[in-house]
Amino acid sequence: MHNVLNEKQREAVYTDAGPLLVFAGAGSGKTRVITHKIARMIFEHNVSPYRIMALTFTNKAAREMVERIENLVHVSAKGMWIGTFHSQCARILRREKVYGGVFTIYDTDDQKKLLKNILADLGLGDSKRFSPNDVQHRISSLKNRLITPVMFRDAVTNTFDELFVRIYAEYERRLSASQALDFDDLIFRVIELFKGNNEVCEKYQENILYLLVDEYQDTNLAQYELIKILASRHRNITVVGDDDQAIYSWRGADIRNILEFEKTFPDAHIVRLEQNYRSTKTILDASNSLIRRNKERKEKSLWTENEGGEKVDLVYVVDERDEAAYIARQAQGSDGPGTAVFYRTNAQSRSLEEAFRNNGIPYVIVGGLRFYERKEIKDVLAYLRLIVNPADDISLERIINVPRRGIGEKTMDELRRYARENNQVLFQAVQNYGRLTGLTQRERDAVAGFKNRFEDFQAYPRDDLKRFVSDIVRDSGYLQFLEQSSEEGVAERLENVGELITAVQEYCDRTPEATLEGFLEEVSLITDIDTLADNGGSHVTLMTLHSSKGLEFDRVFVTGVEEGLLPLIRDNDENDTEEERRLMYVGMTRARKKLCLIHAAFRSRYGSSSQAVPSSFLDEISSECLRKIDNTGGRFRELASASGGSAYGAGHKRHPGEVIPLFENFSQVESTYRKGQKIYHPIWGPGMILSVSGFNENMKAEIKFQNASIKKVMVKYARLEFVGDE
DNA sequence: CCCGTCGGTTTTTTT
DNA sequence: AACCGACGGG
Repeated sequence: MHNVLNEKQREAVYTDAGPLLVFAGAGSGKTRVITHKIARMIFEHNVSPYRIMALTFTNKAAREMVERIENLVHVSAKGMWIGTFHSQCARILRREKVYGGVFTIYDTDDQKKLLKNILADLGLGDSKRFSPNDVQHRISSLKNRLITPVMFRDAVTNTFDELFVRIYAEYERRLSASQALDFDDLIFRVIELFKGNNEVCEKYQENILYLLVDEYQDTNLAQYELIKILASRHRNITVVGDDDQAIYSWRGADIRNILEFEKTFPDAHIVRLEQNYRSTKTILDASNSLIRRNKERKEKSLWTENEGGEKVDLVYVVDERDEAAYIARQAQGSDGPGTAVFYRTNAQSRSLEEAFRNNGIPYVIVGGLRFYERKEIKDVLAYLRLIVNPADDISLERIINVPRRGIGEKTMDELRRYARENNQVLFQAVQNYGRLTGLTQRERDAVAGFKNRFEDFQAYPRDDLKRFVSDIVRDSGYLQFLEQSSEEGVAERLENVGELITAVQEYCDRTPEATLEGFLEEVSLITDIDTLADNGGSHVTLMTLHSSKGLEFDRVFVTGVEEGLLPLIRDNDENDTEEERRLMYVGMTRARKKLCLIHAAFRSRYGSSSQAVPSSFLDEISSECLRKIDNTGGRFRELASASGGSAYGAGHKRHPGEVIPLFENFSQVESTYRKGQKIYHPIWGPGMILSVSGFNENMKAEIKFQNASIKKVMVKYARLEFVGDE
């Protein structure tokens, strides 16, 4: 790493006043710019740390920023408003006593549970047209665009939307009855607060002398509005981002926020950081050649003074097992630290984990089932959440009968009925158990038992939080319930609960005024990537391409570089190839010294295997950067890639974007695939079709092979050969 | 009310 | 292949 700021970095750091947009290419030292800028404000301009706000997307990025600032100025960064959009907004809402300063933050899982209840109550429980998933997604994207149910109602044109708006409105009503906010609310509510209360709004506007925003390309409309409001008084706003690394449009991020920053702030100064300090010249050239294909981007090109380095390996493997074995072999040969493996979907991690475990290679996996989303953790947290906020119906429903207390669905229905009719929350209904007329004595006793037990919990002293939590885990019977569970993985679950209690202790140790509320808030806004140690340990790190943004490793493997997987193609909504290309670009530019791209001849998805086509992205990378390695032993002729010829030179030229029909005539195909047909599969050898399902390109065949294994394959990809009867 | 089994669905990405 | 919810017997 260089020790002095380069000319462009200086320009960004020394632009003291007014709006500033920094295009910061991958590895160009953007965190360096932000931290130096903040340090300079404090030192050169004597700005109080309290008047600086820096917003990030992950806690990890925020923490890194704090550490680096403290290293620069040797002054505690405490008191600075540095944190994620969500955590800073939660902080504002608590300060301003929204819901009296006591509210619960619902995660996606909680949202879906709530929506499921609502759908059931509206008689849409098993409607095909409304699934909790879809509805959650729609609501989230409306909130991202600051659209309330009332606003949306005006735009309704059909009965489907009419019904949807009823669900949305009811969702809002119940959230508020439970004193709960979802992730999107945290930002939305701050904006509402500011718009509805001039005094409060001006207080923050006046206070924030400098506003800095990291990863600006990932902001959505709500975040953009928030930034605009916060910066409007002093107009000292610095946004740092890279349109080439925008990979969250599906979550409402709007790339126009960065592309059109100059429209919002016409006097904006613009600085481009294009010198890359991270990667070898070869890796950078390869990445540049790929991203250049995108149309919707600001023209720029990264350069470096680093050495050329090794070529980028393009490895052809048989299938995911072979892929994992190849990586395991490579990882073994090197000295561990600084190796990462990326994949497009979490499901791909399974085969990798297996290979690493079998080869005794230590690995750390980021993402997937996150710690705080594990069932046992959510159960314990639900107890704590309900203690803090008894109005939290979702948490009550979660634990009232865990462990079993004889409170089943029938009893719950009665509780819900009573609560609804009396306009109360579920916990109040529990407290009024004597008036639950629809219950037997035995059922009423069960409810009373829970009430008494729980009211005890509420009265436990909270001066020692760790003690408090472990007492509740024990006295609720949850610990015993776990221990006696017949399910697999009991040990791991107990361990997780233990880890949670440790987390409470750690929270207390580093927080001056530790409260249960504070712990819960921190926990609900944390993600796995936040807890990732700075890849110092001698392990391989596994994660999705999305999670990799902002990180760097000496050696990077990008797996599954195949058409349909990267770029990922799903069958329903529109696919965004440019965003997929950016995702690939993000992955590639994480590598410092060595980059390895892998694609397989066969890939299983949803449990069945099919033939894979090399990603069209591979054709777009300058071939002089690549070294091709065939790890299949030449057993498989490679399929032509989707956009033009094979990466290995085989196959015929096709036009970009042209879809390759693997079979020109499907009706002919269908007629030949039938039960009893003997076939030959290039991998698994001879076999016989047991059954056929689906049509045309969706047709699947279940095949029994000679080695007695039964597999389901997509006919379109499987390249089966017919074996005639003798 | 509890527990086991079956069938359908799932996997894109996350604050 | 794995997870979830619906269903039915104990």
